[in-house]
Amino acid sequence: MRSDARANRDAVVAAARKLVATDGADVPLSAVADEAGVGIATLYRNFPTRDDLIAALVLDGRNRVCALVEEHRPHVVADPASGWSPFVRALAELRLGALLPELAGFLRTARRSSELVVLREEALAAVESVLDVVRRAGVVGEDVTAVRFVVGLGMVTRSLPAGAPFDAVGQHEWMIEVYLRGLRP
Amino acid sequence: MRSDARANRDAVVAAARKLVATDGADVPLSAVADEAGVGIATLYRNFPTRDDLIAALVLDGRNRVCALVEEHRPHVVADPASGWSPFVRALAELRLGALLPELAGFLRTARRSSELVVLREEALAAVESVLDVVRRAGVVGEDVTAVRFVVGLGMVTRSLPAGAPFDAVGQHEWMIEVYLRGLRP
Amino acid sequence: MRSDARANRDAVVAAARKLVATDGADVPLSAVADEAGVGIATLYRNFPTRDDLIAALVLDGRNRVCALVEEHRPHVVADPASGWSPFVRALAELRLGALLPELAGFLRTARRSSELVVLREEALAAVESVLDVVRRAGVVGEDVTAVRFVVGLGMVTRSLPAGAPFDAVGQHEWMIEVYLRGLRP
Amino acid sequence: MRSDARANRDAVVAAARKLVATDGADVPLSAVADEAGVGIATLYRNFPTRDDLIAALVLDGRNRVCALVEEHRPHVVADPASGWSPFVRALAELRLGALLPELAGFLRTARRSSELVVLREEALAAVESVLDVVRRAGVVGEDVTAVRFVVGLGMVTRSLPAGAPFDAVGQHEWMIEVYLRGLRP
DNA sequence: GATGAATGAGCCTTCATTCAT
DNA sequence: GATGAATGAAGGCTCATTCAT
Repeated sequence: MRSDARANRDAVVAAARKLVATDGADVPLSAVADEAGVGIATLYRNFPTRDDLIAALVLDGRNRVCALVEEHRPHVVADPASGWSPFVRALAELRLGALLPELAGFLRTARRSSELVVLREEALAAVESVLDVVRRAGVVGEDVTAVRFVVGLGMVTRSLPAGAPFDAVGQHEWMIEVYLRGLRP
Repeated sequence: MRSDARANRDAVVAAARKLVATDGADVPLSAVADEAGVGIATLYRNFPTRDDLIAALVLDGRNRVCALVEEHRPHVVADPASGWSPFVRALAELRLGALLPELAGFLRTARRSSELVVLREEALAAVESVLDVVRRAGVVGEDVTAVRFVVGLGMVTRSLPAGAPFDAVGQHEWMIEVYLRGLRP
Repeated sequence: MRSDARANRDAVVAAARKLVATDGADVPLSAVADEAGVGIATLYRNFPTRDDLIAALVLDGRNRVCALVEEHRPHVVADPASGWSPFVRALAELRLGALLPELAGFLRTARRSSELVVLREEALAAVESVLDVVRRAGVVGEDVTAVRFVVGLGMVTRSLPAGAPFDAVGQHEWMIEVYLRGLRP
Repeated sequence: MRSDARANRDAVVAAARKLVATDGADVPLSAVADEAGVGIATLYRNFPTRDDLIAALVLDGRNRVCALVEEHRPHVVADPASGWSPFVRALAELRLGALLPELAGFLRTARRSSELVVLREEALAAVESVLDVVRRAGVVGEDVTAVRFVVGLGMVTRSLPAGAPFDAVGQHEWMIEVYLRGLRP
């Protein structure tokens, strides 16, 4: 049954990632359980508190960020000017913005803090390894630190309300263009 | 007692503006009432629904935006390059970002819709009257429409979680710099 | 200004009679004030408690009952068999049923009790003066006391819910027919 | 725990039946939960809206009415004159009157409407199967339809206010006598 | 006297979390 | 391990009643 449990856990994380990205981080946990197709108690068995679930999303995010870095870094090293933009766009696709408001919530609570700080540092270090290249190459300014860059990307990709009286998709794409331009020296 | 009522109403709006900016638009109305120093029923007398209160904030926002335009437009006309940046910074100070998620919510609900659309158009027209100048002067790109600009500014100034593990104030200021650079042609 | 005050008071009673008959006795007092076209505080000045207002309705009811008795009693005396039915129908028109649930509420509270008991006795005595005639004439049974008759009429005329899935008006008329038949010896 | 849940649900229905009969259908749901000995959220789990709870009472009423018909119909068929009265008295014991005002409320709201209409029709059909016999036998008049009879019985058994200044129990019994007499041809 | 605003208490409803099967 | 039910706390909203003008 170990594999079943694992599958349930993954289903919950996937459901949470989806719903948090679309509905915001204050989505009811029962909705997450429903989306995952498991009982609410199963969710709680795997993630005793809401923070634990968010922490899993953060870990998930770290892994995806690191994977993207591994994938794109060679191209950035080979040609910083042309490799940078695809990397940023791929990072933006992760829609990490929704996690921003949550990140603070339990970085104040001591229990999970140390663990998350490690994940955070790992993701930031990976991003920094790319930033280092583009900064040197003059593709972005010296003021662009890893923290600023990642948090800024989060702000730019935070979900806009559904049904807003403007083109939300176009807005996000435009903002990424503006953001890329603004990062230049 | 008419003046008292007006004072109370203003206190509620002020409290709402403050709490919505910091805690988001889903702040408990009881918290708003407490912050304003009035009973919950007084808040409800003035604003029968949450939408009515948000609508008041939107109106308040429109007025502030228009006032800023009136104040800054002469300088922008006189010298677009040097007048543009202070205008954007002043606009950013209004912290209208928190209203973004709410705006959509009831622009779909018919009742208040028409009224709010008017306010929205007025504010956008005012901003457009400044954008027109700076676009012509080549201070910003041709792609910078009033809607994109204002929504983008909202995204950039949306409140970051209190207690986040990074310098939130510095981040906002840095983002505005980046935004200003990114808007250039 | 004495006449103005009197007019206001009467308007409140009239509004209360109307709304209590249609919406039930738990109608919001603010709705009564609105219907009467006066401020809520004016209502409270005239009727410090809800009980006081209901008591006024009871008094109003007593007066109408007594008036009806005065009007119909001669005909009943002249011809019990033909005079009885119009009297009952006229009484039913008063729609006193809605007051039934309220009557108990403050006949338990001591303050107004004695006053209302007097009104009650007066109305019952008036009705009894008619019942006496029809009982003697064999138009109704010996078991028909004034209390039973009046309370029963209240039950029969208590308002049925608006929008019910049956003909409410017809039901009331039919019930009065049935009631009249059932009262016979 | 399935059986526990069923027991709780039944306890809620029983509590609602009791309190609705005595206090009216606008009884606080928290009072129902207390009477049932469960938390308020348990009530809401079983009956997401007040209408759902009332609908359960209606179903319960239908079942009881049908059961009474099954029980009494043979006797009525065997001897209409002597079987009719016990049937009506048993029906009166159900105290369905309190549900009358509620029935209308959500027979207008579409969602539950069709379901309830079916229950209503079933109960009316059952009663009609008895009425048919007694009408034919001349025990009641031709004007006595199932709807009129049932609604009338509801009016006659609607709860009188507790603490009223008259013998409520005796009044109900007397009214049933009068009602029975009035139904005769 | 009349008015409308202010207030708090109470009910409705949702949701995070715990428990029993 | 998984499940769904139970729970209380919290927020939304209404209404009876009081108060200041």
